[in-house]
Amino acid sequence: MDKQAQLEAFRKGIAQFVTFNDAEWKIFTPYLSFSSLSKKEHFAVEGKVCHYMCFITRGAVRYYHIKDGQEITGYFSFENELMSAYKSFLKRTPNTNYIQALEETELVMISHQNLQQMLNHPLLALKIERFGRLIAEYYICCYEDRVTAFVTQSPEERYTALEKTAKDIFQRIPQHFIANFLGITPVSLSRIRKRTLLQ
Amino acid sequence: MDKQAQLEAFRKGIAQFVTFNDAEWKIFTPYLSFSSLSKKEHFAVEGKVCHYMCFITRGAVRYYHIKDGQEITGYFSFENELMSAYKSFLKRTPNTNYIQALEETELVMISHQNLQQMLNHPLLALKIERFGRLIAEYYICCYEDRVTAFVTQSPEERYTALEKTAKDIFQRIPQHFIANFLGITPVSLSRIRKRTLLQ
DNA sequence: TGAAAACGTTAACAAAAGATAAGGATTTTA
DNA sequence: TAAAATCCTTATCTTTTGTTAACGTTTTCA
Repeated sequence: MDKQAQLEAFRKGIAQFVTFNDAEWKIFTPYLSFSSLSKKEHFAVEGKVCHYMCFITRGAVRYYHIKDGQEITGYFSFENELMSAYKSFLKRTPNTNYIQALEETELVMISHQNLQQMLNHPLLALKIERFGRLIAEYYICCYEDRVTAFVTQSPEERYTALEKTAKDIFQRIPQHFIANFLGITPVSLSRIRKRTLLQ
Repeated sequence: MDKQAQLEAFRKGIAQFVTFNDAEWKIFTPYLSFSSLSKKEHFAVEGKVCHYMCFITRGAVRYYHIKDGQEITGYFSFENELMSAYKSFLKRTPNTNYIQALEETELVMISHQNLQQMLNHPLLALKIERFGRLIAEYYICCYEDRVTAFVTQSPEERYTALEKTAKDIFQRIPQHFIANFLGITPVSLSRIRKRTLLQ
């Protein structure tokens, strides 16, 4: 995808949070940069500060922790979604997990440094503050649902819900990653799938 | 606690997010209101839009869902913390859970309407945008940790961690609420406590 | 293209958690 | 202050999950 198309996708993707008129867009876009990840390449690794907030124009990534030498996948992001090691990016602290491309992935990026400059730019500050606020609020709502699922639902119920709301994910992501995401082991997910099929 | 003392506590409590000089504080405070909850009184109920974002100056509340007629407690907030049915407050949608006082509780509140007015107030807008952004970012970091705990840790590990970081909660909150918060049944938590004591 | 790696399923067993009920202690409240 | 409600623990039984290993299939990649 060429940069122009990526910018278009980005503009469209963030329209739910904030819209720029053409004049503002012209000021805004020079603060953006572009990058891509080949399959299995890492965007973020444990112990390093994450300097970018990204919008995925193509591809998919997984977020995972390493615990006792084992990888545990906690989340995924796909095209037209935002991606970052958010906590590390916001707090400027070493990241505690990994973000790895599951497919060939293309990104539009905002560096932390550029973000700060925009927050000091008289013509952008208010809009960027709002942008940041609305993104954060959006993610809080997602997190709220995710925590609620862990507290109120059994693994099987979480699986059934996922199968209902995002069936396609099973065609795209290896099942053992999804198992981790649901908070169970791959073996257990395999059993749940068999169980729920028979019913 | 008198209103002046509550305002002081509020000012101090939000200083981690934003600080007001005395002139700004004078403009800001008229947008605040006060309330209190007696024990067991509800601040928010399922099906109603939550109109307030609060700061707890005294007391404690629990957040719970009702599933199959049963209450499941998902979270707590204590004095010097913020409290709201965040998702409902932000999206103006009916709330999906309950918030109930566990003790006599006192609140400093910002109504959604007043918040919007401040966001349109030339002298407050930028600071309030930032306030909102930083609050949201703060909660995202909390949620990130909480989700990570569910994905990477066993119930026993979550209990041990809680016992390490917030031992006092066991003196203050009925244990079966804490069990829900950890994502397990009260019976199971009782067993875990016995198990970990013997080791 | 051929060896190696990755992946999903299944089995067997152990460990943990859920469900239900009972009992005793404490707290609430009328 | 007496009855009711709440709370924690314990026991029993059932269900689910974790662990480990094996097997066949598919995918990867040198």
